[in-house]
Amino acid sequence: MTDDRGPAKKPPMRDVLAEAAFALFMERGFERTTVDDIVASAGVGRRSFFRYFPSKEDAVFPDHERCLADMTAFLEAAGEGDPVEAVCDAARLVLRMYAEKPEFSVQRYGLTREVPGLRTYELSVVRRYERTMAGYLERRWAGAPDAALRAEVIAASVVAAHNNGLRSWLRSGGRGDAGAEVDRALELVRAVWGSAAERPPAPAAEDEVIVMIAPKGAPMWRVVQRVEAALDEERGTTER
Amino acid sequence: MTDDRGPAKKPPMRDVLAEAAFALFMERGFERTTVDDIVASAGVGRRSFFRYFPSKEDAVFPDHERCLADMTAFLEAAGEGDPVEAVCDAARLVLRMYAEKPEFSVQRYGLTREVPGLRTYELSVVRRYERTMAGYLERRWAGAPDAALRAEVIAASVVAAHNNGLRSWLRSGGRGDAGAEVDRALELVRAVWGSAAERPPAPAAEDEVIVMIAPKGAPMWRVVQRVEAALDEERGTTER
DNA sequence: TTTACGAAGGGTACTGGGTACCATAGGATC
DNA sequence: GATCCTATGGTACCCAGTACCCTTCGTAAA
Repeated sequence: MTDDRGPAKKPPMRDVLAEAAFALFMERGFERTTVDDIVASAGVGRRSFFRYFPSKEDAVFPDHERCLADMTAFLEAAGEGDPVEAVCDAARLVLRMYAEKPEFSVQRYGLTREVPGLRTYELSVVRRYERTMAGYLERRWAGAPDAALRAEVIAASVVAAHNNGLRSWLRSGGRGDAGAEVDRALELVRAVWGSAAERPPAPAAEDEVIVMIAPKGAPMWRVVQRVEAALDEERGTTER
Repeated sequence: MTDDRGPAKKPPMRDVLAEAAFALFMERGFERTTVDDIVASAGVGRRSFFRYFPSKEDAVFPDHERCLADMTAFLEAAGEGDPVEAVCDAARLVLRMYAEKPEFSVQRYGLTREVPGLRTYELSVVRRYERTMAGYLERRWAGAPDAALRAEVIAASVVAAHNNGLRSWLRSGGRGDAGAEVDRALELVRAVWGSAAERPPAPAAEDEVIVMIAPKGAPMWRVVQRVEAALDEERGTTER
């Protein structure tokens, strides 16, 4: 057989290791696969594995480190818009990483559901995303009362909503529209926490008021949705 | 010297181990203390340690398992009130556990800040609280649209707010009022997510409305506070 | 009193992740 | 060709966690 791809550029060892590891994990389970098995399968030395992955768990999530760096860069470059929108967009960066490799993500989801150690590891990764978002929000609100509290609560909400949408998509076998699922989930957070104050206010609008009417007894989150809708409509009206 | 306490009832081995472990952790650090050190200090066999603590990390948080059981029982016994209030009260159960031993909690906080492994372990514990709360909320809202999503987001918010207040208290050296700190933090969550619908509505109030006036451009969370205040006032008025 | 039994603790050997330290090879640079 | 630097390999070790079996002791039944 001939190799028509020219001089075969060998793929980076990190990828080789991650693939070998994942194949073995799917075949005989995470815990019943030793690092020695992995390096034997990849044909490299044991020492090399730990050069590329600080722990066995890391080999299951080979892209998170890069994604976390992406998110940090994204938020550092974020402009003056609504900070809550920015962190929602940041969450979508993570989603995109999952959505890029649907079958891999779905298989890995099955793995993490079974292995407590992987669940814990994933928690620690998710926590770093959350801290990154909370740090951004806190910087944006620096000086405001309760900035840290609001930042942490909103970051936690965004992460929870994102994960809800993501898991829903993963459970469906990665067949639906991941983005739509997550957008729907994030909508709830944006409706409640999205800050109208961050939109450029109409000039000299300090004393303008809106009037909102809502059925008494409605859940608060529906009231909030109406408030936001009213604010949007009002904006549109005054700008028209 | 005489022992005037009568027949000295030896304290349970679990407590002996936890105390010996914590003393050593504070003295030379978590990672530089081996399980062999602990059992030698406690004067028992190595095997006994793992009978009482599934891992070395567990010895640092000896009360979480009991507290988690308490929370589960508390939520199972919770009545028909506002579910969000119930999970806020559930969070206060956790706080109470910390507040019962201030100096221990503060010292342990220093430990967990330093040791990544302990941070990760704590994350996994916190996650179990969060899952317990989310499960309760979802059951209470069974059948409602987006029940799971709202349950997860609100549980995450409550946990984040609780942790914010708790950490603030821990950083102060455990000297202030932990309950007040956490109440203040939870107030933000309750203002946004507390469901007016769960309060017994005025009879035949289906089509009643409230009118709310707020400065346009105000942050959404302030708007929400006003909405809730308006609802409270309206209730008081109609009942008077 | 003796025997049976079950709970609490102990001991030993092993697995396997993770680290420290050193050795080696290959390519680039001077 | 000598000198680095980087990528990789190898060996030995530490220690958490597990499997398996043993001892002890108090209690209850015989």
